[in-house]
Amino acid sequence: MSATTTPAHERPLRIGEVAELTGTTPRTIRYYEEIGLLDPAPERAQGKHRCYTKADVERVREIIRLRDLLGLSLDQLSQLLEAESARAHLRDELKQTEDPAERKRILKQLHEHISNQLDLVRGRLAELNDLAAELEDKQRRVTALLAELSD
Amino acid sequence: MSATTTPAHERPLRIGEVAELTGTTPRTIRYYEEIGLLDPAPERAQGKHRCYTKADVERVREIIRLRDLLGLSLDQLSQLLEAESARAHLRDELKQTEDPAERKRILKQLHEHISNQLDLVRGRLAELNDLAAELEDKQRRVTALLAELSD
DNA sequence: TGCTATTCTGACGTTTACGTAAGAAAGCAA
DNA sequence: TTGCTTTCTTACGTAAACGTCAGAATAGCA
Repeated sequence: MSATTTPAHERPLRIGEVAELTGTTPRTIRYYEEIGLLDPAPERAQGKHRCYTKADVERVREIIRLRDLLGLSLDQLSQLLEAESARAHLRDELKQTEDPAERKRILKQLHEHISNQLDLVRGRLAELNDLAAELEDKQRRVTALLAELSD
Repeated sequence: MSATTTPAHERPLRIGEVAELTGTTPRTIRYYEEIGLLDPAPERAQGKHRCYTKADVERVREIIRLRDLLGLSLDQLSQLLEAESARAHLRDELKQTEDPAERKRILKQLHEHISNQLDLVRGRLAELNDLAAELEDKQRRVTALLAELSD
């Protein structure tokens, strides 16, 4: 977990705290690590407790958000977030280089990753909009009938 | 199934056809009937083949649509569609009565059922919109950085 | 009426996404 | 160091949503 470096100043969080902060359970977090949705917590020997940063909490929150909002399996979500992980990596890379050509290449990749997510979200959004429109239509018809009766 | 009366002129569909038309499988359709998501096909003796109408196909389509779009369990979906079923019933009732008071009562119930569904859909829509907005924001930032480099 | 394709009803199998329990180990506090 | 809480790993359990298979029955057709 935490592909980015852990800030030394913030107290490391334990799995129970992360679970509470994100409204899940330790089991779920371990499970997500198990299936590769979360990177294994770094610098941690076998049997030692996992420790997390606030950034990790955000990461978990985003996973849960996407899980609940898009109708994807955790497997599909993995693929989407692989891109996410790559994105974080790219951001790091971006900070390290001054070479314009490099920066340009990295930015373009970032752009594409985000585009992919946007496509997915917009697709869902469109479908939901259609549904809402149909319901509103029905609603209007009923309202019209009611109005007639109230004359 | 088919709470409304089956039009005599249309050839009854068999479960395999319905499955194909809706992009599912016979098993799924039987399962939905089993858990009460679909009303048991009417006028059908034990062991006889189920037969469906085009209206039933639409019903199945809507179930699948809601299943895929909203993140509900089939159980929750049942409850939502129970209202749906009631709505169909109300529509039938509506056609049968001329009494304005009765019609008004029925219309108000219809209105409420639709409102409930709309609330649900709009909730999802809002969340998805937030997500899309955030992604677009990131996208803009990346684009801005890219523009800087192209000077 | 016979043939063949579907469908029927169980019943058991499977995958996903965790829950739960057990025994050992780690972390912290006094 | 002792004691208590939390976490660790391993492993089995479970609910939802179907898949799959078996053997019998049905529906449409020649």
